[in-house]
Amino acid sequence: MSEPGSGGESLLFLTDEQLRKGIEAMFFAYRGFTADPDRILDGMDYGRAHHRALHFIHRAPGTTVNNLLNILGVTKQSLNRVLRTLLDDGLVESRVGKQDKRERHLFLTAKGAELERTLSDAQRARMRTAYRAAGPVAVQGFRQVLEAMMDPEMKRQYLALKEGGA
Amino acid sequence: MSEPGSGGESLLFLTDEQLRKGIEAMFFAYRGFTADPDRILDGMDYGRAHHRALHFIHRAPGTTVNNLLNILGVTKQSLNRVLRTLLDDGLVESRVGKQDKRERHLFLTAKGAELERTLSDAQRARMRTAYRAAGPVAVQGFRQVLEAMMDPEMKRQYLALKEGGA
DNA sequence: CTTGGAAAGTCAACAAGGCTGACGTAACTT
DNA sequence: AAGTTACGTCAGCCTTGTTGACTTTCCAAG
Repeated sequence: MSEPGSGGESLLFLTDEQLRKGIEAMFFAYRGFTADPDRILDGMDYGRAHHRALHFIHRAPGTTVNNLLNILGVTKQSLNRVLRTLLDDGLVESRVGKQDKRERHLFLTAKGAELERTLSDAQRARMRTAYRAAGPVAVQGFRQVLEAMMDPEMKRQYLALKEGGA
Repeated sequence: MSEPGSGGESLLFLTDEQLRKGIEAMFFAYRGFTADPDRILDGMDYGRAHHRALHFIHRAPGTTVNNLLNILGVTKQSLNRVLRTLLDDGLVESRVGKQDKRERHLFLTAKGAELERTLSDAQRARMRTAYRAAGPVAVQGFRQVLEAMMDPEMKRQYLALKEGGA
């Protein structure tokens, strides 16, 4: 039985108790993760769904509606409701595709980019504080565990975004 | 300007780009985190809110409604709707407090404990796979960053639970 | 012992953001 | 010419969150 400190790998970090703590940490941390943007959006006519759309359009300018649908993991009807308001309010611009005229390519307007920046600044500020407090080694572990937690398809999406932005 | 590899602490892990990757990792990982219980609950008459209630009642048997309210961070009306169905369906039992008879202490019934176990088994299985893949050092970092990401009040709740269960 | 306030429960109404199903149009593909 | 894909939209539904108002019960302080 692998004894802790005996030189072999201790498996004590895989006990149900440790796993439960990890689960609860995810629950409480995710609340903090979304708290700042939520606070900013509260009072505007937008919500978390608008934030997500803005984020990924910012990340992948010119993305198609279908692509965004896959990334966000919602139905087109659900996305459409959100996208509709962003388009009407002039935060997002939709351009007909040049190769394929069925596709719509999405871009942030100056106004949209401004709101995106406000939201992501707030979210990054918390992230930065947490990163700084935990240190670079912890951050690497953080990312490793999160990646291992994703569904394969989600991980594919995540890595595709990472490459594009690197 | 702190040069990477110059012996001092590199701060490259605090760049906006690194922070953005962390943000996206949280987004995609949380989807994976909730996917398995959601799948199980889909088709039953319960949802994620029921899962959360079951989890924390299991964790802290005899907890009061008010306490649960604080942990979950929702209004009593919202919790009541969920709790109502769990009580009616005999998954949760509510006992009048002995000291303070205004309080209701919540417990899982055998049936409730069974569903809770089914759900948490699924969630732990994914967690265990992720932990094993990333290794103990990564897991420690994972937990450190998550704790640093919580609001102070949430962190208090989280730590209180941890102590109780340790 | 009365009174103030806390804990709990409930009713009603509403909003955000998911979902399904159905349908229409334009444009690409075979 | 027919089939498929991308997008938009109408209609309706569900879950889970919110506020506000009101009641009952009961503890604790005056």
